[in-house]
Amino acid sequence: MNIATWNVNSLRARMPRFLPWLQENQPDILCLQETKVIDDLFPRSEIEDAGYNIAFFGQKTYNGVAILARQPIEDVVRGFPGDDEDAQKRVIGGIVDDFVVLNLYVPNGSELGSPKFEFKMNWLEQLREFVSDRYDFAEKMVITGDFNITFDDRDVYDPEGLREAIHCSTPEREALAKIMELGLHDGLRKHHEEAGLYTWWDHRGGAFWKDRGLRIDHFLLTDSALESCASVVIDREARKGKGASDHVPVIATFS
DNA sequence: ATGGTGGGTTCCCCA
Repeated sequence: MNIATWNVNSLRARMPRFLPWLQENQPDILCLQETKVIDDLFPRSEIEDAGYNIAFFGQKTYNGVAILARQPIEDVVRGFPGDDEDAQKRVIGGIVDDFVVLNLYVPNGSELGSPKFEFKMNWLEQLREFVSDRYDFAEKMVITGDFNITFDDRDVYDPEGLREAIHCSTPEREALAKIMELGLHDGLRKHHEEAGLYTWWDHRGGAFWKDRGLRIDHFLLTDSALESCASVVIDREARKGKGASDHVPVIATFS
């Protein structure tokens, strides 16, 4: 049983690389972010033909999340309770087999002190309340996606240069830590302690080839999910060559 | 080296 997460930065633009990746890796569950497609235009037939059920929650131009699974996706939730229809589409959850899955695209936040940063911090507090109210941490649960936050300086290519910068700041890390305190663990750190394990490299400035990256795509696991987690692997190959997303897939395997 | 690239029913905004 494995679960993957991938910010594809437009699913339709990514299809020439996405479909071969899906065929080759065949994850049991795949959480996508930044699909950037309304539900009516979601490329469902190609994905269904590959053997997947789909739950999607998209909007025009920005954001958009989806869950793909080989087994049925039950009890699908979309957005936060109380969201109006204009709310940004950044949250989708469901139950697949005996796994509770929550797939997130956390706001980027732009820069500290900006209105977008304020939005990010408010969104993270909304997330904490939603997760705390709705979910049972005794369950086998995975909260995954693009968090747009590094846990610590090991996740940052230039910790001094990016001190208190967006994705690395103390308020962001504290907001994430507050969510972790509900009873979650950083899946990758069960298996790997080293620095320099990145999941995102800017498209600009040849960042990938300079390995100027960040680890911002995560698997947050409850105790029982952590216990059965056998590996967490970052697929760096997916960042190489033409037509890559700026994020790579991360794949967690469970016994 | 404060630049640059990539995506979107695009002519600016977002990352």
